[in-house]
Formats: sequence, structure tokens, C-alpha cells
Amino acid sequence: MTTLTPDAVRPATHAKLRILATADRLFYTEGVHTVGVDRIISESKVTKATFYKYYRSKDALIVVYLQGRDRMARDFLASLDTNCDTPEQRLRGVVNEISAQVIRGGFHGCPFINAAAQFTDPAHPVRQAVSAHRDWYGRSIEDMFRGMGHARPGDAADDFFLARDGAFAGANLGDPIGAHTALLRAIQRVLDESGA
Amino acid sequence: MTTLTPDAVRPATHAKLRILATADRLFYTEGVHTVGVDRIISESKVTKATFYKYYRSKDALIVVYLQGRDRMARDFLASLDTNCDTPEQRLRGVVNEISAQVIRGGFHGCPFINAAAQFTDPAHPVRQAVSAHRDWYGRSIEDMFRGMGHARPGDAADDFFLARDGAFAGANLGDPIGAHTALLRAIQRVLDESGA
DNA sequence: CACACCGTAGACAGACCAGTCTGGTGTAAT
DNA sequence: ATTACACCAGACTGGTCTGTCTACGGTGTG
Repeated sequence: MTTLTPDAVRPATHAKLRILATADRLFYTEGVHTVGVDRIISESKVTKATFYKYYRSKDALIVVYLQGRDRMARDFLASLDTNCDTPEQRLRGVVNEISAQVIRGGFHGCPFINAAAQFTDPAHPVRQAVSAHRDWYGRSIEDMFRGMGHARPGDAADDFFLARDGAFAGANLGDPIGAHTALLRAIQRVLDESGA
Repeated sequence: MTTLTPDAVRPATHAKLRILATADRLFYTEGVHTVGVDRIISESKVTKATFYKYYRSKDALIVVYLQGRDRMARDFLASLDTNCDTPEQRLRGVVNEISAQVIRGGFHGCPFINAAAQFTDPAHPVRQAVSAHRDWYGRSIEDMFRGMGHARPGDAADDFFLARDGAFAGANLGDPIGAHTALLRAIQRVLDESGA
């Protein structure tokens, strides 16, 4: 009577997703270090046993949280691939999304940068999740510039990343409008050079 | 026999400075939230009583740490004022310092951005110290662009700040060399426009 | 029905944290 | 010698944190 236990066949459990949704919200708005598991558990309306059944530790949940954010970004870029005809349109789509994010209410900076600020050891799984995301992101942007025929797509991607990170930090800590407009100017300068 | 207790006349205590020096090192390299007071106390070779004599709480010490970093930045800009003849030279002096910082060993990003990532409440004294620093910094850069005769010094300062914050984040989390060169390109573009 | 699995409910341990308190030592000026 | 002060030494409190534990209830399937 060895059970098959087809986990995938069973309906998706709500508790696991509820925990992750709560963690995503609290981790992003208040910081992964500040928010404790007790708070996530109570706001998720689950119990500790359930929590630790799905996430073996808080650090593991933080990694899953970042992986979820990474997944969202990848899905967004994939949607641009199907909705846009040219690499330049895709690039502008990314910029539009970033510039919209930084002036949106409830913006609290880049979740990866914020998480990394609280884990200084580069070998820690959290930092590795951050590095994996940033590596993928940089490569994707570089590919777009290369697709546009940019002479130095690697440099252009670095320029793009610099502006993005700066806008996220500036909008979070200082003036969102100023960071927003400065981001658009910086990107425009990079795009202007790609045509030259 | 009411004592005069002329605190200022007494030789400066070493313990207080030792505590701050230790806190500066640990807070910057490992994060203000990760490092506990016990660690600062033991590495400073002082006792808890001495620690709490000079710093009423850990949060107060964090604020003093940031104020010290702010003071260093102000002293540096003041030194540029005396050593440089033109606003453009001063601006280039700032850029040189930033670009040197990001590729220097032991660089861990902007201490203010890192500290702010762990205090999300804008009303918290730590966040206010961060805001005070950034406001002063932005105004100083804007003054330099204005002194150069830039048509829109406020925008140029935003552009500068964007590049600076981006370089700090990128160098800390990813590729210091890439962030370094991207920073120099971004600043050069802004300076090119100031002449136009 | 019996079983497997979902989830609830909350006590509990062990570690770590910030911050307070008592008492003692060395030194320099009065 | 007495007073004042900087500092040492470390126990202690009260709180919070992560993570483990036991015990029970509901539900759909074979």
C-alpha cells in the first residue's frame, strides 16, 4: 500500500501561498531583518507548525521571497519579448516600468539591494540570490543593447544599471520626482549614444 | 564643596573615541542591525557601564556614527573649497574621491543608504540623520553646478546624485570596475551638457 | 471506516538582545 | 588623606528571536 502521494495533483495549499504573500509584503515594506517570523505567522493566519512545514527557516523564506521577486521580473521581461517588436521598444518598456515604479506610492527601493544591505557575507544564500538576479538582469539589458546594434552593449548595460540603481536609491531615500526625471535623462543619454 | 566638574577641561577620554571607532568599523562593514552592543563593547575593550555612560542607547550610537561619517564628508568638501580654484575643479575632486572609493578594497556601499535600509520609519532619528546628510550633499553639488554657470543646476545635481548612488550600489553588490567606469561616463555626460 | 494529509492551537526551549545595577581599581588634584 | 572621576568586571533583568514539540480537528479518498 505504498502511497503515491502525488503532491502536485493535490490542490495547491493556500497556507503556503498566504505565508509567502504576507512575507513579500512585510519584507519589502519593513525589511527582511526587522520583520520576525511571529509577525508573518500571525498576519498569515497560520500556525508555527504550518509555517515551518513549508519553510524550514526564516532565511529560506527570505530566499524564496527574493526568488519570487526575481520570477516577477523575468515574467515581465518575457511579456515584453512577446509584446514588443524591437529591442529598443523592449528597452523602453523596461524604463517605463522602472520610472513608474519609483514614483508609485509604497515604493521602498529595490528589494534585492535592501535585502543585501542586511547580509554582508557574499557566500550567504540571500546574497547569492541577489547576485543571481542582478547577473541575469544585467545580461538581459546587455542583450537588448546588442540587439539594437550598440557598439559597446556591455558598457551601455552598465550605464543602464547605474541609472536604475541610483533611481531606486534616490527615490526611496530622497526625492522620487527628482530621481524619476534624472533616470529618464540618464537613459535618454545612453540611448542617444547608441544611435551615434 | 560643590564641585565645578569642568568636563571640557578634563583630557578627552579615550574610551568614548574607542567605542565610536569600533562602532564605525563594525557598523559599516557588517551593518548597523547585525552588530550588537556586546560586540562593540568587547572589541572596544570597555565595559557596559562605560559604553552606556557615553551613549545612552544603541540607536543613539548609530546616529553618532552617521554624524561622524557626515562630518568626514563635510570636511572633505571644505578641503576642496580651499584647494580648488573653480567649481568645476571641486566637482571633479568629488568625482575622483567617489570613483576611488568604489574600487577600493573593503568598500561596502554608502553607509547612509545601508543604514536607511534597516530603518524604514522616516521619522526615526537614524533616517533623519540620513536625510540631513543627503539634503546637505545635494545642495552642495547643486551649488557647484550653479557656480559653473549650469543652466539647470538642480537637474544636474539630481543627475550627479543618481550616478553616485548607482555606483555605490553597483560596486557593492556587483562589479566595482563596471560601476566605476559607468560612473565616470555618466558624470562626463552631465559635465558635457553644462558647457552646452 | 481507515487512512493520509491538511491545518489549528499554543506551550516550550535555547539563544541572543539591549539596558541596568552593584562593587571595585587606579589616578590626579585639593 | 580625601575627594572626584574614569574606568574595570560582570551579574542580572526583561524582552524578543528562531525553531521544536505535542495534541487535536477537518476532509477527501481507497
